[in-house]
Amino acid sequence: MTIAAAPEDLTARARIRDAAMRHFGELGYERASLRGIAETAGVSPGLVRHHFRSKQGLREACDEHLVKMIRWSNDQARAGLASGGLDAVLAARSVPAPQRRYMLRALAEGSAGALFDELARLTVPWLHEADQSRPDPPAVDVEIRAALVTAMALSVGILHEHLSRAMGVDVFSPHGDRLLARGLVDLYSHPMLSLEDAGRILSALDEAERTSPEGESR
Amino acid sequence: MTIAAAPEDLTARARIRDAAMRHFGELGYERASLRGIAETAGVSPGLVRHHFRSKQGLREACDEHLVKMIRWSNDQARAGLASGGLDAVLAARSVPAPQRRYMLRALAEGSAGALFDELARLTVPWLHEADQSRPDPPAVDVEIRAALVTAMALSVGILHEHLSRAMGVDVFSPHGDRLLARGLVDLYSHPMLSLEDAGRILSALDEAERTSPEGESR
DNA sequence: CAGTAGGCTATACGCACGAATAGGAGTGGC
DNA sequence: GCCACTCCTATTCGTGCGTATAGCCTACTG
Repeated sequence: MTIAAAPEDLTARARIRDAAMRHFGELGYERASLRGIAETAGVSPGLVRHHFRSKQGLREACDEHLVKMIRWSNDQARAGLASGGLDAVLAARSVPAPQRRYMLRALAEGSAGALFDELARLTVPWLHEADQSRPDPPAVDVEIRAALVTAMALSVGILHEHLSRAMGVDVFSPHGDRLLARGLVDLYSHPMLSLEDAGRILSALDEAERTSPEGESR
Repeated sequence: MTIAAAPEDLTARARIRDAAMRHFGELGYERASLRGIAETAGVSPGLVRHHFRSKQGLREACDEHLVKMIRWSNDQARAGLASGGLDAVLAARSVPAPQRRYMLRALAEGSAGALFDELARLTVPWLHEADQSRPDPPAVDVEIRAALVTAMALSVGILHEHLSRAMGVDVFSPHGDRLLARGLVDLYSHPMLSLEDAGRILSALDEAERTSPEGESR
């Protein structure tokens, strides 16, 4: 990603945005303060407002920049090698750590909607490819399954704290990362429901829907 | 769930805790205020402090209560029918909506660790059962895969906002819920990687680990 | 029936925040 | 030479927060 420019070479606006990503990512949007961000960026609090109008405006700028990074990162990967699939996952993984922290936090907080949509969009093609080798037709649209797969892939990062504790190793450490990769590959390559069980459940769902078109147990 | 006691029958302590769960769940921990919680509970702000010492103490009480609810809910389900598997998922689903919102928010914010561990623990047995019918031995411990599956199952709720937008329907509505169930069953019953691809990736991981035991690309 | 512990309120303190305003300093255009 | 503009700082305002304390009231206890 752009060879890592030295902070003093960046415009104040870029420094503020980078500092904001760090603070938002580490503390969350609410707990991060414009004063703290300004201090990290080496500017006055007023300048933050001058460039971004408000805290929310700053967040939106961070979101936009993140989408740009993901797109760039994905194009890069696609140009390099023959893109073995899992584009979205890899694209999200190749983002530098501070921005990735921001990404995960923002998504969990309900922000960065455009980013999620972008990731889901990137997931569609290789899900489509995987569909070629399945025996039965998909039960739901590929876009919907892509959104689900995307959400699931992101959950590892969003819940990294809990996962690390449960796994007994920091998932962001090299060792944890390898363990994680193994676990994910294992899960992705083995169905947790047999086709018969799945068929039964789907039939039951159809039945329930036919008998009471609206309403639900909950 | 305990036949839903009328608010005026609950002790003030319970009313405060319930109100806190609602506020924390809807606004998040930071944006929720003790004053607002006290008002919803129909008590003075001072009483909140009297019972829970601090905002953090109130959160911990909510977490503890949530674990109790999940345990109770799971025992209930297990006693009722023969538990067709997916215990943790079902247990989490059977929690009433306000508490479920709190649960998802708390987990996303890194709180409620005991709850996550409990859910992962509930997932182990049925994952073990699914292991019986797989051709190859698992690549990683069942506990680790259970944690991963749990995180993935929770992601649907945590990212419900993004999912609803991407799917074009509110995932918490009856229609969205059915669509979601179909999509999940479909995903759970179809591997996204072939066993050959998975083996190739795992070999590559082994190879990478052997050549450079520490360190990682990132 | 006095004493006391605990549920509960009212009120205030101190602080950190986001937002706003006024103005200085440098710079390119005419 | 000066105007206009942008970048930037210093300072202030008002607000809402978590926390703290002092004391009332009720219900149980011996």
